[in-house]
Amino acid sequence: MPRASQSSLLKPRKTPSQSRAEQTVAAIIEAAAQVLETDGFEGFNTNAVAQRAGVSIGSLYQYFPGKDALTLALMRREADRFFADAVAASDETTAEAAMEYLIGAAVRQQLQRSTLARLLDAEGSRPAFRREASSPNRFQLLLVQVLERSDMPSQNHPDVAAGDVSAMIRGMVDAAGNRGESDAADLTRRLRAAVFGYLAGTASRG
Amino acid sequence: MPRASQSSLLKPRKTPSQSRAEQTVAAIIEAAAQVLETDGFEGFNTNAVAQRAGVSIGSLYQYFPGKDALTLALMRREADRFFADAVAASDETTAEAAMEYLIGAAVRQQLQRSTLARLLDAEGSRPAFRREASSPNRFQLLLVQVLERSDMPSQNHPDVAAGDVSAMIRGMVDAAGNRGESDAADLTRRLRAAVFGYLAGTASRG
Amino acid sequence: MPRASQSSLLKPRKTPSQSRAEQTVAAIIEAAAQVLETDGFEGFNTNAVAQRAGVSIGSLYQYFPGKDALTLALMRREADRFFADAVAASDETTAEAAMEYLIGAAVRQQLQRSTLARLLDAEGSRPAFRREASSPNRFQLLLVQVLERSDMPSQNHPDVAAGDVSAMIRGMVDAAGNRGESDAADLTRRLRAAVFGYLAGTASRG
Amino acid sequence: MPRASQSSLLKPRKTPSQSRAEQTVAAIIEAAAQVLETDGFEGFNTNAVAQRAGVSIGSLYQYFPGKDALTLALMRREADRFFADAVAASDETTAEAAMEYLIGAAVRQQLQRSTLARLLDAEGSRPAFRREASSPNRFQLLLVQVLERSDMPSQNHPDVAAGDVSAMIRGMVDAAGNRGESDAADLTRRLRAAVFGYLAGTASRG
DNA sequence: TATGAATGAGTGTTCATTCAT
DNA sequence: TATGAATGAACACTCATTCAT
Repeated sequence: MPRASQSSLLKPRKTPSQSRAEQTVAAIIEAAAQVLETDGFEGFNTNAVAQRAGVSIGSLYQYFPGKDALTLALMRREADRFFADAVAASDETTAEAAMEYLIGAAVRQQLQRSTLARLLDAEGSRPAFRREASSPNRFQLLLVQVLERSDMPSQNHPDVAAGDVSAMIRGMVDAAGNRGESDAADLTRRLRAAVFGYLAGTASRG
Repeated sequence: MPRASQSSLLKPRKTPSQSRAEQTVAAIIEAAAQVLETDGFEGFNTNAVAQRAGVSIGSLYQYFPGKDALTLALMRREADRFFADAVAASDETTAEAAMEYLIGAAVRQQLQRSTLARLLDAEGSRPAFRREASSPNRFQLLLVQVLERSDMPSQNHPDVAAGDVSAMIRGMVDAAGNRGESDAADLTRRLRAAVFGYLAGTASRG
Repeated sequence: MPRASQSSLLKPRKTPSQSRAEQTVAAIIEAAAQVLETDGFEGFNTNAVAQRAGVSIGSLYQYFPGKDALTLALMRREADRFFADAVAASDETTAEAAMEYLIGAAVRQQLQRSTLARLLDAEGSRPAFRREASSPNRFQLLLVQVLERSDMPSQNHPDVAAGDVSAMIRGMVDAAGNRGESDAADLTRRLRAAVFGYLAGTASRG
Repeated sequence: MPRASQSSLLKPRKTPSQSRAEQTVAAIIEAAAQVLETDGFEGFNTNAVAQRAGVSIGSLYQYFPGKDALTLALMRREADRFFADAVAASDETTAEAAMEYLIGAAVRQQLQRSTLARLLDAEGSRPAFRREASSPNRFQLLLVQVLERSDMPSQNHPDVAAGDVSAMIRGMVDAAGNRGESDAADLTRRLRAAVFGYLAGTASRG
């Protein structure tokens, strides 16, 4: 089938105005999360998601123009939840505490829905989602804010540092999830070492 | 067949010419690499690989029991090449130099066949390959050796540290690749900061 | 699904080299004709065609990149058969006899596979086939040849006249088919009146 | 409701304002026409029509039992308009002038809404509409009237002749539309040649 | 052993139609 | 009577895999 333009493919097809519709959309996204966690990408198909949501396949396509749009919606929901937790870092009085809070948020997310988080991380590298994934996300913006605090060793390129720290955390946390680690405290300790070690090493001299 | 015997005449005895089967296998794996790099996962299917290899689909299945086996073989080939580079780290006299060499090897691989490397990293998280990917690989074993050198701050759990360092490097290097970074020197510098910062932070006290 | 370029969509995907493949292709096209004739456009779907051909749906797509390509192949087959009959008009000694032969060929085709012919005529107006259908086809080229004979009232624009005559014949013959007419002789008589009347009326003066 | 009564005050009593239902029906039919002309058959679906009409899909089904009924209603509306133009042929004093008027009406319709006209012609061949399309329609009845005038070469079977003339005109006019012709005068000239030539050729002897 | 034609379960997506609100 | 969310049968098409030649 002739497909619409790339960008329109990822946009929601219809903004639900009735509450029933909102429920349906939420149910579909949650079902997508569950299918992904239960059956992995192998079993992640639109019919399975619709069925798990207790909704017809037609309803799914009423709200999502395609499978990728659904995946993206799920990614955004997870990012929203993660961000909703992480944003509280701003309340910390010291930059160090703020950074530790962010690390904690990442660990928390991983331990809660580890499979989902890792699968979405992997999916994020697909070309369809690259634009979304590669642009500095809200988590990185939070990181930049923390890095620019006065009580933090100052970085010449806070955005680059934020990207590195984000990638580093994600890499370690995902690997820990893959290994089946469950000791949050220990993982957190090692992440702190990595993050603060990196920041010390890249701080601008003088 | 004249052609075969002729070429074997020109090769040193120590590396006898590959058997025809070995050549075919290698051609298929290389074709898989090319397809993956050219067309991404979207275009990575067995028929395309066979065609690119100049081999019938039937022959492909003669040498590989299934698609996953082919993917795995490609992963292993890349890991072999990476290891062949990384193993030279053992020759460095100081642990620090050895570690820097390993970092350099990771960066080199990424810059050479970045797309392929990242795609394989992503694929590595699929359940079919998890065992392969999560068990400590040869790169991590090399890391352990370096970490256990006497002139390195000693780690209580060198294997854990090796896993972390490996994950950290891969995370940062993949993210850099996704971003399209090409400045190897700068990336290397930041990786050094991350790795040595982490190691300093996790070193056993006393 | 990402579609290839418009033109490539209509080209055969694979030129059958083995005789088995040729048989398969022919069987699929014949099945398409039968399905169309039996069930009309309502029932004309790729799965039904494959089944009627005694072939798997996969085989159909091995030789035809899409449904339209299959339809086009059928159109061409019918056009080929029609042309194979019509081309004998060249052997007629007088232009009038040649023209009558062409008219006869059109009637013959209609009476043989009337439903099919009309369905294909209708389908020919779809944008996907317009280029194919609107460019002067071989039948019209034959018409031009006949119109340019010296013993025919000369036309200022033989190509336009050929288009008109072709459209006129098709319109009348299809309508007759729709009405269920079966008297070939009478239909032929009226077609002659129409064609020769038109030609007399548009002949260049002097 | 103020607005309705206001407008009805301005209209002459003889053409009372359409009831709301009639307005809705007309709006839906016009929307169908627009969708067909804009997007072709590919885009001609009930939801699109309802949306273009500014009406809910539920309402559409309140007024039309199904898609075919809607298509049929559109066909009839176009036929009505065409007939409203063509019927004036009766006023012509000579049969020849009357016939020329009918030809002119056909050309006019084609040039005004060519795409729509051709699409409906094509759709008219579907079994669902065959009864409608194949039975002698009002245009053919007009033709019969003209053919039976005393100053017209008399036909043995005026109904058959009317069918032929109608089919011939439609065939040529549709083909011209498909080719993108826009010279109404030239097309009219050729149609005259075809029609009068045919009639001369089929006139009953004596 | 190589070939490539054939297979068919599986998947994404559409759209006419229904019905609870 | 109007709405539009929901339905689900139907369909185009893919691709890993098999097997006759």
